[in-house]
Amino acid sequence: MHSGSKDDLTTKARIRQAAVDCFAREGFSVSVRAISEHAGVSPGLIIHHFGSKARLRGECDAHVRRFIAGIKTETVEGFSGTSMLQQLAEVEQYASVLGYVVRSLQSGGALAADLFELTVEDVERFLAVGEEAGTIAPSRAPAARARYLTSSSLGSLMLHTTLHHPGHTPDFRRVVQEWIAEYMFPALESYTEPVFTDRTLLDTCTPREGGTGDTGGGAGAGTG
Amino acid sequence: MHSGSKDDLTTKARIRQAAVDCFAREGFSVSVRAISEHAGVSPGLIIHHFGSKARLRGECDAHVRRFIAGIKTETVEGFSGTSMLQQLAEVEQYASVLGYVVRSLQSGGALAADLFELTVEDVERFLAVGEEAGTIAPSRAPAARARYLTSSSLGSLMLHTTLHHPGHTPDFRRVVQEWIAEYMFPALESYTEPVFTDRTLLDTCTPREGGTGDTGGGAGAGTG
DNA sequence: CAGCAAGCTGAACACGCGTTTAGCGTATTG
DNA sequence: CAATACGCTAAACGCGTGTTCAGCTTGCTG
Repeated sequence: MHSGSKDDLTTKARIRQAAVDCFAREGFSVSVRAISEHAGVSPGLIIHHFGSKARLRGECDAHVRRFIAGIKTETVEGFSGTSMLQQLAEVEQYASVLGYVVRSLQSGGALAADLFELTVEDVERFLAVGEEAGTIAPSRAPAARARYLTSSSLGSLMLHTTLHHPGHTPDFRRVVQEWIAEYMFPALESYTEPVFTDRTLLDTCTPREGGTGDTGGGAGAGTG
Repeated sequence: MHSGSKDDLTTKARIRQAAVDCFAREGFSVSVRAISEHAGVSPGLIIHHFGSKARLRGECDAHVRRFIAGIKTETVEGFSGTSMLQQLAEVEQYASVLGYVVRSLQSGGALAADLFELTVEDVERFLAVGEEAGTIAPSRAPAARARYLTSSSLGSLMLHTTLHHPGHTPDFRRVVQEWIAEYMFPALESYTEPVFTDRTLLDTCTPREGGTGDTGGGAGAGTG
């Protein structure tokens, strides 16, 4: 037994890679048989190595999680979520990982929530750095702002993917490029020249804690 | 034979309504048997009336499409997408339709693209009205801005749904309430007090065109 | 009333799915 | 060399799916 993570040429690692590719391209409902065909093995071998499709998914999640954590520590700290996505999109090898992330965000689950929280933290740190440098305006609720910006950005990317690339998506680098090309300017404009000229709307919304004070589910949007 | 579309108490209409409910709550992968159980009929009857599950889905799409069009003409013109969603969320009967819309946006397809374009038009009109009234600042690319605002809003709502309510979602009104409670203030703030204090980023991005201008892969930057 | 069409059902069919199982080939090992 | 263990495959199993089919009611119609 070669115990997986040492060789990258192990059959088990090859299966995992094929699974990440297939999950990214076709979504998590892709069949075990399709993955096995992509990996050049029999369907039974996948179960033999991973126990079940769910556990295979779990190991893929962990792999992607480690992969992204590796990228983050590799590069300089203080990266925005979008920049990370761009970086992911540029390198060919990263394409499947990026696709996997988007699929994960589309389907929910533990990895999705994990990555979202991770990105929120990054964005918050990035904004704080910018604020100190003077390029980013301070906010009355920095944590909530970082959360909102992350949610709208990732959500927009998700929506763009589902709308313009239904079914299996062959090339996620192109998707991200399209997305940037379409939304970069209006986003930059909206966050540089304020959309609302009237402050009434903002002042109406009580700025005490970041929420509207509704008792609804404790989203905990306030201070992080 | 009651000839379908006249009575709303027709079995066929009841099946359609049950299908909309199930699709909204459990997603489009819900089984025909589950729908039939919810409607109090046999699975075969669904096929007998609609031919196939795909055609049932098609009729549900059309029904929701008509429903939303009805709401829009019913209310005053010039509604933002968010307001429409809010309105949808408030009335109990609309809950399943709202859920259906979100599911549709999650899965892609013709209805999703249709509704998205429809909302973009609404938002653009809404912004134009506000601009004329002086509450909304003019944009160098109004169409692109409306598109961006729509995409980020709907995308954020989608992401919130998938992250915080995986699997079947019983009450979409609450989801929207949570979403508003969490993101209303930071969104308002970000669009009233500019996030970027430096105009350099915006000026770097060439503002040449109004539509979906491809500004190409510009330099990476902040999350909006 | 007889007959026929339509609403409707319960059982069955064909298929794809994840998973199991029996067995093959091969390499390490006592 | 014989034995054991492991990587691996082909075939099959059980299940859930969308769909079909034969037949039962029911109500309109000539």
